[in-house]
Amino acid sequence: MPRVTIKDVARAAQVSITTVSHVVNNTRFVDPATKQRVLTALEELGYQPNSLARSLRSGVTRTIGLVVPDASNLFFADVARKIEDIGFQQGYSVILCNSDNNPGKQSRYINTLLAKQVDGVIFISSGSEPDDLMRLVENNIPVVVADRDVPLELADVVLLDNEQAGYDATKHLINLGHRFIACITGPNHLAPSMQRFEGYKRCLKENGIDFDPKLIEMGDFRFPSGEEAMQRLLSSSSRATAVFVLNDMMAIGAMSAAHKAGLSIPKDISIIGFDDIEIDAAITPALTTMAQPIEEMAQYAMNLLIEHLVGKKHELNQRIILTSRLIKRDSTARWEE
Amino acid sequence: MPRVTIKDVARAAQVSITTVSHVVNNTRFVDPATKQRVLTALEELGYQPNSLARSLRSGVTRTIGLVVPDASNLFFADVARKIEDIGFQQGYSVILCNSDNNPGKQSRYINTLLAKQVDGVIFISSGSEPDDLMRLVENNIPVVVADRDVPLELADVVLLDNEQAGYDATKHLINLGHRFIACITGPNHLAPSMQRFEGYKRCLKENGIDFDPKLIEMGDFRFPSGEEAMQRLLSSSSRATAVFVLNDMMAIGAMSAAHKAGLSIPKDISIIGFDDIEIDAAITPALTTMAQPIEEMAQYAMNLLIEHLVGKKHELNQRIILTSRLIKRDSTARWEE
DNA sequence: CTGAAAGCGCTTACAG
DNA sequence: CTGAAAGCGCTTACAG
Repeated sequence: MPRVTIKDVARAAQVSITTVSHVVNNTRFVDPATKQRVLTALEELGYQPNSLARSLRSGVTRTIGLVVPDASNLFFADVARKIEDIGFQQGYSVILCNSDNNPGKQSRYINTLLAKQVDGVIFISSGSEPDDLMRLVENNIPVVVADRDVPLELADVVLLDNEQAGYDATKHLINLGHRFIACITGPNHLAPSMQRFEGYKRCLKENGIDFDPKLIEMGDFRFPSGEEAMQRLLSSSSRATAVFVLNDMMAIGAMSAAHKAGLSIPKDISIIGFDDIEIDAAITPALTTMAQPIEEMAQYAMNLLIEHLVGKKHELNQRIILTSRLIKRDSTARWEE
Repeated sequence: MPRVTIKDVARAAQVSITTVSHVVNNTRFVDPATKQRVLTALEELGYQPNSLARSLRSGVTRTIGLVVPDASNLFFADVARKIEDIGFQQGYSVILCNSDNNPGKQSRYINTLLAKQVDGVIFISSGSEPDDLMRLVENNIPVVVADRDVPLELADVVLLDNEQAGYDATKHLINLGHRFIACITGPNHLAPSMQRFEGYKRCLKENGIDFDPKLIEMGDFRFPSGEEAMQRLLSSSSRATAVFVLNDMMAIGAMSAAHKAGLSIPKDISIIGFDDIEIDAAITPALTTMAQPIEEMAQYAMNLLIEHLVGKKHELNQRIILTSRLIKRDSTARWEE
């Protein structure tokens, strides 16, 4: 059975398609009796407007693209979840674009979003390709960059103050009496990793602790890399009593490595993570971490985007900087020499 | 700057829009010289076809809808991830529809998918509303039901043999010497929970162990409910030595409750979960679980759907039943009285 | 080898 | 109070 169109409804209700359109959209007065006939026909035929036609005509799709680097990272999964939720409330669908940290895939997805005429996009960069963003901007598609800063003037941006958060995490460890504080970083081309790491170094310096490169290991923000980085740390000659892991997924991996090495957390070694994903509170010991305000971030990103979409004026290059906060749980403890 | 259309390209290349369309789609022979002119114009203007117009005309959107009950459940996040991945490879975009286990939201999302003329949908039910599916089927939209069975004749279905998996999990515990085996279930209106529970009961029976209702607690498949269920279990007069938790998220919550109660896993109590989400191997102790073949499930679902989309014939009501397998890790151990 | 034209299903000035 | 018609940007018979 072919789809029912506005024409079918018009025929059934004995009116023009103009009138059907107006009652469907409630966009001009229609005589109550006529309106009722149309409503009945609509109901009986089970009419469902064709968004493609509507969008083609009106230029509005009520669809936004969400580009994330890695949907298996729980942090991004949470963000995606929130964006979807807020979008739904506002009547927007979201096309999920997982770039897999792959510039080629990201680029192809941007083409798709362009072709599908999305009204806007929320963009979490997979790295260093501002070209993709430029293509969006050139096509007048508003984009809000979230989480990972990008060298582009023409987008709004909502970020965390990662440097300060890195500082605060380190400070927590220092306050607890730690002096040998290791750090497991993410890929160093990613701004969040870099900045957290900068905060770590600044904090050491301000507290008169020498920076020791032997205490630094790099991971890729995923579980296994955290485990491996921790193993390297434990088998080296360094004697860390605490480690600041730059995201929670790696922190959980690191905890696992510590356990396997027979260490007790936090008695033998303290671990602090970053993100505050839901599972942190459920594992043992519960993970101390720097919380990212995911909901707030998603909310700001969507609000900024929607302001553009409904044409409300605001500065083109608005920057919103959110702050992280320390969530003390059970994986960090006082260190007595 | 307004979007560039096929008309702009035609004008620039001095040909008809017909010809431009044909070179864009490579759909009929075009004189090499002419073709080159078009290609150049395409490039210079940065032409990007408008999918809306194309889809409206051709009736094909190369977009599928993915309806999941709860995107914050890691299992569904993984499934979504895989579907997106396979879809991308085949040239399909996916619209993420998180029903939040809310029938109203699910229903509104189905409307959206209908309006957006998706080519097909992969559907993981939030419960018991076959009406939504009927609307899809009535509009000739192929749907593949995954994970949670649904009383509908007109869809393909890819499921896990949950009953057998429940049996196998329980058998593992019995083989280890356990006789007092508790079970933390999911909502009992969900087929997977029900069926796993049936398998549990069958296994007890076949092994001459009396079913004890005091050993059963219900959760909602999320972390906190697993923790709470475990607390109830521990504070009751029952004396479980092992617990079969019907998904991993709850199992992790249950482990946390056991730890907080001062129990050591698996020495004092064994725990087996269900799903095999990525984090299972990273926590301590690593969680023994029944693995769901997520990749296989996503692959079958997409293949079935795509077969429909490209018009390949196959039975309308095809049922694919996958089997789970036991992943022994460190949260279960032999019980000596 | 190429183009003029119909038509996909809508919205929306314009007219009465 | 309502309708005829143009047009959104494409694809695709049809014709030459």
